Amino acid sequence: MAIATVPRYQQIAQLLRAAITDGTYKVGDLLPTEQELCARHGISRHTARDALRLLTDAGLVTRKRRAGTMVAAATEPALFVQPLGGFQDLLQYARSARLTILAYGPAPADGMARDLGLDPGDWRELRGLRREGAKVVGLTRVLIRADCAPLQGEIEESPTIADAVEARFGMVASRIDQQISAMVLDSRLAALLGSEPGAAALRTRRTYHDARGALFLASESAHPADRFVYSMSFNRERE
Amino acid sequence: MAIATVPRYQQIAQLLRAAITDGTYKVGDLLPTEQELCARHGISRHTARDALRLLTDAGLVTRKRRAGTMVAAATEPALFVQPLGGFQDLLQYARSARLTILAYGPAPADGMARDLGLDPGDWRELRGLRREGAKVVGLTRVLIRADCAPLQGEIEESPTIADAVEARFGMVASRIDQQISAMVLDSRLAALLGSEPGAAALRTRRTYHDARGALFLASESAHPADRFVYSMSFNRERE
DNA sequence: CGGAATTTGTGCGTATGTATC
DNA sequence: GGATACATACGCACAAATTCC
Repeated sequence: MAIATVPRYQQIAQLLRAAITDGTYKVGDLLPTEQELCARHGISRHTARDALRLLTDAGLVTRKRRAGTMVAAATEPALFVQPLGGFQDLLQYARSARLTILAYGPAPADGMARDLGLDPGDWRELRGLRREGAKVVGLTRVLIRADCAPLQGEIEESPTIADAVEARFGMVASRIDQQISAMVLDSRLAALLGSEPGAAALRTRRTYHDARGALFLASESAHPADRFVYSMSFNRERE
Repeated sequence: MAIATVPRYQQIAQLLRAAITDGTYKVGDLLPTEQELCARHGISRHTARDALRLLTDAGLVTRKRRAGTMVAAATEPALFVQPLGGFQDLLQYARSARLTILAYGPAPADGMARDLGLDPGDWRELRGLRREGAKVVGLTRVLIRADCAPLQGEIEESPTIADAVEARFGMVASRIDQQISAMVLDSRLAALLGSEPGAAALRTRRTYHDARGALFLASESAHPADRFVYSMSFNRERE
């Protein structure tokens, strides 16, 4: 084989993707069966399946036994622009909302480390307030791996904690997972936030992973519902 | 012969999932290699890979050549996790979570239309439940512009309401705006959802705009916090 | 620094089960 | 019931990346 850097199954997937977006296969049409793909491209059934799996995962097609592989959407997800989708946009909030550190030290045994299944001895925990101007908009806990924990002063002077870690250790996040859920504020949290107990809040959890996939930073924030809303716009701007 | 047998690779995935959540494998630990899994469970490498692929897709582990399979997160939190990576994911939820229509008719004067500053005469309003299997995961109100309102049967048979509109009128959303906030369930909503009054829920509001930017669909949903989580993953490289 | 060993990634061949037409 | 097409599962081989010596 030549310098085929792109795996075969990805090439096949790309062919099918193109055929779907250019209208060769319309929504509701059936794609070639696995066997046809094998014969047509001279590939094994495994390779054909791997290609179709990519399309399935992307939501472009749905598959049913006997029925075949049907086109579910003609639109290529990658073409959609999500302004909130990039790294920079994700960190934008953290840059604009200033962090006030309430506490920073060894991770307590009953804190975030336990919730995440980590050994507290390897981590530092930070608690702080997020302010937008003079207004408190959120409460944050951050877990930082001890071997890449900046000094408190460095954190206070950096736009984000991730920036502080990068500045000191050259460690950059290559993947960030984020989960958004809802919670009710208990009296302790409500007092810190100047809110009413029983009020609703958004809870945002993030985990930051390095190039190896290893976790080095985790954060958990509570934002009272009356002060914080996630807003995003999804555009279909083709190219 | 046993009926309803769970596929082997899913069983293996479940074993590993359990071992991760119960702390047998902590974040940062390495899972057994594919070969070890093969030997330990008497399965082929293909089956082991399919199991690990489930965990990878769920974001629980990351894999690297030679380095192995590392636990990236211990959190197996929600019953329903909604990926929020882009335009496509918005519609993916609607496809997997079935809609049960409770009511569908002219928009009442005191409903969503008023909240959005619209003339109720031009709109239809729908109320329904979102189910995942037998479980109710959310409550939804949808406002549909009268000139592109499908029949109830068409909505019930379509994967999403937006699909029904597209199928009947050829109208596609070119922009979707979304706001996510938190709310507390009052007694009426809690009763419909089978939840406790005072519990937290995610509120999602969306507006769908056509190519001209005109609003033609709006939705508002409440998802109890213990059944619904938004999740997204940002990668620095690789797409 | 270079090469060997290890582990996942890709690809092929084959067989059987199972849902659906 | 039969035929079809996807789902699951066994096997093998080599490539590529990373670690280890």
